[in-house]
Amino acid sequence: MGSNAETRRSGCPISCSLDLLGDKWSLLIVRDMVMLRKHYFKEFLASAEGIATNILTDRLNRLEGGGIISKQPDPENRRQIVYTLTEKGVALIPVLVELMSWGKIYAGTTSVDRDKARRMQQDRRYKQRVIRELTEGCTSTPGRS
Amino acid sequence: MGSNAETRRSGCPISCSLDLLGDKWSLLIVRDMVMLRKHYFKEFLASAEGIATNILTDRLNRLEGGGIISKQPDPENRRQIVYTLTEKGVALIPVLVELMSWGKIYAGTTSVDRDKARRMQQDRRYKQRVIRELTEGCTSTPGRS
DNA sequence: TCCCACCGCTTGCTTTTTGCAAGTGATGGA
DNA sequence: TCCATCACTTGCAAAAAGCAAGCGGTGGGA
Repeated sequence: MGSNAETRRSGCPISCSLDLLGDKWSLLIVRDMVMLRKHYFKEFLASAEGIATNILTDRLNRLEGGGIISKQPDPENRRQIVYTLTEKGVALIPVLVELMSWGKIYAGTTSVDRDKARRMQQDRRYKQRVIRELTEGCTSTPGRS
Repeated sequence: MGSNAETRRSGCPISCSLDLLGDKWSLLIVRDMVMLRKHYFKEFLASAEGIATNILTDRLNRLEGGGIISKQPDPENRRQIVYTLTEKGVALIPVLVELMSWGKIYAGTTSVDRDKARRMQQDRRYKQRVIRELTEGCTSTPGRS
């Protein structure tokens, strides 16, 4: 299950983005890091969607190869590895926010806060605040889980 | 290659969005409709990335099943089918714009307009204008190719 | 009317990826 | 030393992607 040479299908920026992120798992890992402040293999593994270990390993390597995350040995516990977002990864936050916003309105089962989501969809300031806060949270040093 | 029952992996809006759109082709089809004003099977087929006919059929059905596009027989030429975006599909434009913006800066080969893209990334008004114009272009009646 | 090009789509097949379960070597604490 | 836990591998079956060829229906031209 190699994380091999990423061949670009075209020069289109959207296509290039999807070459890196166009699957069901990569952006969920980024979501875990951004929204849930996860940094460890076992934490990603414990997410509700239930990723398999081999897929997780592959995606983490791919994301690292694509410069979106970086992996370092945990200074506090050398048994585990800390995964953190790079600048390139933090820059994905607006994509995540738009996907979340769209999903809340159009792809959700829980129609509870659909109206709230729709309002937020139109309220650019609110969305910008969300993006700013998340970004700040990701560029500062991470707290332990 | 059935476009069968879409099982949701979790209730997370991002996960729900990716259940529908998390692959290498779906969003490219939406891009073709939004950015390049494509409406026909053969037009999608002709895109630079080179999608196969069976995959295209599957994705079009899946997108229709997900309420993102609708297909009708072309009133002007009953041999072909017109694919158009629904409101739900048009609402994906901000996602596309963010993916494009990110891709231009971080995933591109052509570093030509990377600075311009980075400026645009910060300039929320410009991005909003792009989104507005694209959205208006998609909600009005489509011109012929 | 007959023929033919073109439309979206299907089929058959191989290759690649995913998903699942079990196992592995390294590490650190008791 | 023993043992739990860490990230990660491996083996195998199922699903999806990719490729090439073919198919039925339509409309236009002769």
